[in-house]
Amino acid sequence: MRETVLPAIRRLPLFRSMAEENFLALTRAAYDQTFPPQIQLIDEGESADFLHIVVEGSIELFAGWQERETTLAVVRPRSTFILAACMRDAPYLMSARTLEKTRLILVPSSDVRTIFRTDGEFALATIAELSAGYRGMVRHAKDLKLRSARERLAAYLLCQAGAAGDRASFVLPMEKRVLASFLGMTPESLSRAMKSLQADGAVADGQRVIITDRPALEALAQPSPLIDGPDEDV
Amino acid sequence: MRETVLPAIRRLPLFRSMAEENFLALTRAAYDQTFPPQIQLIDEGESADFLHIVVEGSIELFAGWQERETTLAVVRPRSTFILAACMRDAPYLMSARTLEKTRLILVPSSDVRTIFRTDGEFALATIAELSAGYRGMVRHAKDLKLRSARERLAAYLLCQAGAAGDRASFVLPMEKRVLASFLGMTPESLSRAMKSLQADGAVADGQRVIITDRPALEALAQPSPLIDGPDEDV
DNA sequence: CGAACCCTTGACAGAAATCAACTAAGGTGG
DNA sequence: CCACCTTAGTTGATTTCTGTCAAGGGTTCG
Repeated sequence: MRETVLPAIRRLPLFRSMAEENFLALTRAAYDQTFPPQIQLIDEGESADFLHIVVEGSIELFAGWQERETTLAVVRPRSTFILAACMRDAPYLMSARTLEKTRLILVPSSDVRTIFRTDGEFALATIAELSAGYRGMVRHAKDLKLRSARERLAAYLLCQAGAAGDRASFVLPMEKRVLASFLGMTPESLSRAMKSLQADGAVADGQRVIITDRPALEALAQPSPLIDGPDEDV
Repeated sequence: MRETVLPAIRRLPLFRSMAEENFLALTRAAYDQTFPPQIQLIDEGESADFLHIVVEGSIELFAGWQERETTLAVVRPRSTFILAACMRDAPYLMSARTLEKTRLILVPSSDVRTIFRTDGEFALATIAELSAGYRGMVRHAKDLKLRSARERLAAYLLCQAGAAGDRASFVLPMEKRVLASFLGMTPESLSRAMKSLQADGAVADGQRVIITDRPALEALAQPSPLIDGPDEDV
């Protein structure tokens, strides 16, 4: 595995406080791989063999049932995914595929479980990471159950504007069909919702979004820290 | 705090492996309180002062936005809730109220955080509990996004039948309006969905549900371990 | 006995999905 | 370099699902 990313990994909340020797043991056994776009890395239901760390690119976590499919999350550098399945040694509840060319570090689950038994700091960091993940999923469920499709989109746009440094203009970080699935609607509905938001202070031109009337958009989305974050990844 | 429940608490997955002295320290500082029905114990947004353990009764975890409200979970003995907020020392994302007369053990969050730093076994148990909670919420989101209201109800009924020892007849463990909210629909929609399931192998008479045609109900619900459990609380 | 409250039912409205067609952009291969 | 093909996105027409509003029946509890 290429050494150059190790310091960056080391700085992640999950690994930053663990003992050096344990970190080395973990990464020694790890794989560093780069995948092309649209590669399915994980099938839901399989057993969790590796903890995944996204170094470059982006990963879609999704799930299927019958003929339907939905996106549960999009993971970007540098963070981990499927930590919970890894810790429980349980089947994945979500599938994963690359959205673009993506570089991953794969740490064998058994090593992770071994080390978190001996390294208290790592265990604490794991608790923090899992808590954040849990709370993120609670937020997602609240968003879905409390807001309409338009309201979810409006809130999402405000979130993204915030993440882009509160600029009025930004570029959507994923394809619209993926965003639609994440927001719990069809691509057609997203398209129409986006258009209808012109009356509420947001316009889209391709991937670029411009917030033309923030107060109006906020009036619709009613953003709340208890639904929309801030993402509190330590 | 009454001593009689201590052994039962001690046997919970979260506390079962920790050192005796730490368990005693935790419970020494804890409160044992019984609340009447329909008491709001927690307001979302408040800071997490206590880890809650349900000893008797049941607790509804819910969240509001604008004028709307939704139930995220119902907690029954003997398990804990709001562990994630407690661990992160972050604001609750959900409110909590008693559904019936309910007895709780309240452990000060600061004590929990102190002890999980010194007791590795407790930290491991916390990881297991948080992972289970995270996975439960992923399941809830999948249920909401992949299934229609009727399908969710059908799957829920099969789940409950399973929990009741795969008997064809069982009693709903909560009021229908709470169930409706948990399943992400209005009471009216639940009422209609329940009625319509007569054609798919389930009838309700008050709180009692009878599964008259399990294969038909399964054909509709398509139960999957990746959405419907089993609950894997260690 | 009356007053809430839960649940149900009916009529209706609104939201979102579906089906289908069409445009535009990007990539491929001749 | 251009024709072609694939795919993302949009738009329109329509259906389906679910929520809303309103009213009534049945219980429970004071």
